[in-house]
Amino acid sequence: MDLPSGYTADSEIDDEGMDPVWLQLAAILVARIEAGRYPTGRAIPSLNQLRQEFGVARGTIVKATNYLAELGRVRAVHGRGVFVLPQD
Amino acid sequence: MDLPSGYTADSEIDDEGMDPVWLQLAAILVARIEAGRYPTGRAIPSLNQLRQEFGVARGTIVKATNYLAELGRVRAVHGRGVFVLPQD
DNA sequence: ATTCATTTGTCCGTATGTATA
DNA sequence: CTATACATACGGACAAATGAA
Repeated sequence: MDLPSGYTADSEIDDEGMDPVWLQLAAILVARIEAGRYPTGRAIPSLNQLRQEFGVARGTIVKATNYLAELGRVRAVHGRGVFVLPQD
Repeated sequence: MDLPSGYTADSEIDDEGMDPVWLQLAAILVARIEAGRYPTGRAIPSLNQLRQEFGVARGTIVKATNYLAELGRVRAVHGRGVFVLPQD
């Protein structure tokens, strides 16, 4: 599973598009990380905040952040948040 | 989202029913408030006590009390409790 | 001033049921 | 039949406010 290209920090979720919502969300979050909008070492917005902003379900956001964790871009800490990791 | 009717102060949570658990709980709590079992100005039982009595998860109770707060029936005070408000 | 228990608030992880494509 | 997505629910962990010792 590869991160789709063509998504920016300000992209909106396209429910009709080819890419699954969770993968679009992952791509947008990476764009925001690389734009410095979510700085290294800091937490990205919480599940509830992302849920409000993008209007998607909890599970969908978890799926996106789990994927980013697999890619080594973030690390989720139970009870604290999802933190942006420095790149190798 | 409307409060479902048909729940009394002594109703039990029905996991198989039509209504979500958090909404059933909200309806039961309102019934207890209106029955005077939880008097105005006093705190309802704590999250842990409600958790024990009803056997539901923390988040479910918070969801119910948040809803009652939206309805103006209670006001939660951090570190103190959830207090029954006088009705307009 | 510190410690401790209690309580609410807020996180993420996971699982289940339902609906849809 | 599988993948996606949503709502619900449980669990565990961390944080902050309060009040009492």
